[in-house]
Amino acid sequence: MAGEPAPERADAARNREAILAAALRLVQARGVDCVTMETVASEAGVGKGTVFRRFETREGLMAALLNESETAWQASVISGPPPLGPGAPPLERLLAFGHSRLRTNVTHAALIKAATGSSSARSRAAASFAVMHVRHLLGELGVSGDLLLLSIALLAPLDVVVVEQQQADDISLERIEAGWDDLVRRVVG
Amino acid sequence: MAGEPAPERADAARNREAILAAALRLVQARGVDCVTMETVASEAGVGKGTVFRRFETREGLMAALLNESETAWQASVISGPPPLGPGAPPLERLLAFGHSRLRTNVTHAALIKAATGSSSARSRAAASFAVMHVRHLLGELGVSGDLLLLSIALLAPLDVVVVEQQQADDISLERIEAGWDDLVRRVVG
DNA sequence: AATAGAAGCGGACCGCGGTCCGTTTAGGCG
DNA sequence: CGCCTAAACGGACCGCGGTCCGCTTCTATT
Repeated sequence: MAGEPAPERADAARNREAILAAALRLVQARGVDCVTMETVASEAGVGKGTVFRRFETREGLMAALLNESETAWQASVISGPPPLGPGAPPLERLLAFGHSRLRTNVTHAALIKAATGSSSARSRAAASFAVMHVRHLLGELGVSGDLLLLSIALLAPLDVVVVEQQQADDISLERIEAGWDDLVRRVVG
Repeated sequence: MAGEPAPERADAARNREAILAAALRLVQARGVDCVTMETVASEAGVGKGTVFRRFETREGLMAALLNESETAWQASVISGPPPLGPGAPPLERLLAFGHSRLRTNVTHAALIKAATGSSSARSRAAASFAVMHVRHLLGELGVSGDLLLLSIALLAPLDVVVVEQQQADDISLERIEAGWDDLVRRVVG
């Protein structure tokens, strides 16, 4: 093992908090795509370069912002109460998972889109939790075949941009849920 | 009817051809993401503003470039020889369609990604042909339910960025095809 | 052929994401 | 307590996508 990857200095940590707090404030105030990196920097009282060193890219910063809510959600999936968390039968959990993910995507649509702009590595990491979980549940259900591919197919209709399109066509969330449940049952068989 | 939307002037048409030709040349020469709008403009012998007036955005220009091959492909789906074109039984057509789309996505990966960067309207228009066609075939197969949602789910595993991720994990196209065939059969039932 | 006015043109200009590098500072050590 | 080095800082700088507006060119009409 390589041990700790980086000890991180105290002022650096303080600055990271300041940046995150500033970014959160600005996003809530003006909406996510009226927030520039330079604004975040000056609001946080640091230089632009500092922001980029901590978070790599704009996407990275948004992803970090998103992480706080996303982590809580993941926790409730992994160890929360049924039917989302463990304890319920797998099919029930899977359906609950889809509904929950759908609602979450709608709620955080703007931030998710800002945090998921075509870059492969980061976006895959963010999305992979959902894929992994669905795959796991499919496994528990005894589904055979390419579970990864099946998981990707299952999650696609819940994708932020897809759902937004549906809503623009006056399709209700309930109808999406119903369609998704049907899809799940077909795939599970 | 509103009649002709815009008659288009002769020099404008000439310039559009010049821009398209220049863009094609540059993309082939340097690769799609080493081509800037300014370069295209100067190579075409026009001003930058002209390029943007014709094609709106960089994405728009790339989409126009892509259109030439994409249109040919669509034609072969609509009126080409079976099993891709009409004449074969619907399930066979659907499977052929998926395989063909997968190969096309791999072949034009770079250009497709450049032409599909998060903007809703344009990208949906481009993707909608595939969705519409799959939906149509599902209808012919007598599938019931939310065919739009099912179509989106079916197409997701063929998406450029998904396939690239799979290939990075050393998964062969044949395996993707096999997984997809399986998915189709589950959904069709 | 002359004219008028719409359509097109082009390049200066702007804002933002991202990089670079000379300067500052934290904090372990003698 | 002062030093020394690696880490962190910050803002000038760059390139590109996209806009704007005063000037040019086409073409319909008579």
